[in-house]
Amino acid sequence: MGKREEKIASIIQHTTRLLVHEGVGGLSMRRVADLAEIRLSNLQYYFKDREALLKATVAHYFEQCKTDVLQSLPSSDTKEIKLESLLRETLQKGLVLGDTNEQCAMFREIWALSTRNTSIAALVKEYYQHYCQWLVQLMASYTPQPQLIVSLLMPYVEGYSVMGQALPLTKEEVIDLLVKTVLVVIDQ
Amino acid sequence: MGKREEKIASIIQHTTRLLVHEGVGGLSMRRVADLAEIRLSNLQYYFKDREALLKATVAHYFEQCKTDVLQSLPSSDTKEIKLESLLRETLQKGLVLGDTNEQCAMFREIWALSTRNTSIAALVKEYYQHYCQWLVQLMASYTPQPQLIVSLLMPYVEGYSVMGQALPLTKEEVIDLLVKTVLVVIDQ
DNA sequence: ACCTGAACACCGTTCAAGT
DNA sequence: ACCTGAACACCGTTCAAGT
Repeated sequence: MGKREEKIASIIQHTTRLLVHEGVGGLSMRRVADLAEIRLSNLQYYFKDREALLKATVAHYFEQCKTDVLQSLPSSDTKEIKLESLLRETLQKGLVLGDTNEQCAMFREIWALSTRNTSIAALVKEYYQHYCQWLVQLMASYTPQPQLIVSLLMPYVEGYSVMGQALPLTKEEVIDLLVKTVLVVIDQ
Repeated sequence: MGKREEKIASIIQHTTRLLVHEGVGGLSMRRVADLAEIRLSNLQYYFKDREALLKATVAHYFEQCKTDVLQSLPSSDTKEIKLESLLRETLQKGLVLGDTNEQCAMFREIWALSTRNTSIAALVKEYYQHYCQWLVQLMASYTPQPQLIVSLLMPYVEGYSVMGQALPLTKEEVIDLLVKTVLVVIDQ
């Protein structure tokens, strides 16, 4: 990694940290510059304005998520696992409440940013489309219409991160309900 | 409404407008003061800081949502409607993509704020809990376990607002899937 | 109780000037 | 190509001073 790449990596790393721990409101060009130990005007040489810095940071964050997800997905010898176990494990990992989770905090910031920034909105859409494709592949050996299962579970998991704490069911009850639901829908 | 109440209403109204149309980043005490045609220091007399203004605005927004929802919910002579029609209508209204919808824009801002503000997080949780209760009541005449249906649909609708545009199904296909799923789960 | 302006440290952006 | 500091308009908060 050359000097230039190292510097950019450091900038984006500190921007991500600020976004996660302080939110968009706590992110300023000057704080990033201080953390990265460069001058404000030098930071602006690499990212011409706040928007450019945010866009690059979000893009990099989704890249990270992508490698994380692809690593954590069960490997291709999955067919030996029962569908029910696969669903249970995936939901156990995926159903997370946003109050305690750093990734949820980042996603909430990104969702808010995407409302007013078409570049970031495009990154969000692209990421979710890829995510759907990976899950469709994963489910393909269990049902002729894996898109149905994915279309059922993906929005649910995202919505759960935002309001799951207000549901009348515990997480375990939710998982039971979802697993049962998916199995029943597949059998139809 | 007395002078004081009118002033506060005007302040909160302009704050809400700024939040929806410009996001948290576009909201400043000075802009609100200008829009409400008062001095910055006068605004600070009514809301001691930005956080207090945000909290009051979010509380007021949820109150609005509450009355909107309670009005739009089918009235108590609902039992004459078929469950399938009720689900279809509710989902047709509820499944909205965040890119085009002002309410979704506001909720995204609120979700992000709630990560770092426990008062706002409490308002969010309280609102969703009420929402769940209204829906449970609505579903109670169709199934002995209305919480299951609500726990299935509520997170889904919220998640759909955030990533529905990346799903491999159209909105109509999603509604068909959900309606079918709910009916099947009820029959179990 | 209600309203004001000045002062402070902080912010993003622009720009002319350096190496 | 890379880096700098100064200047600008804007920001939230504090506070002493008014009615």
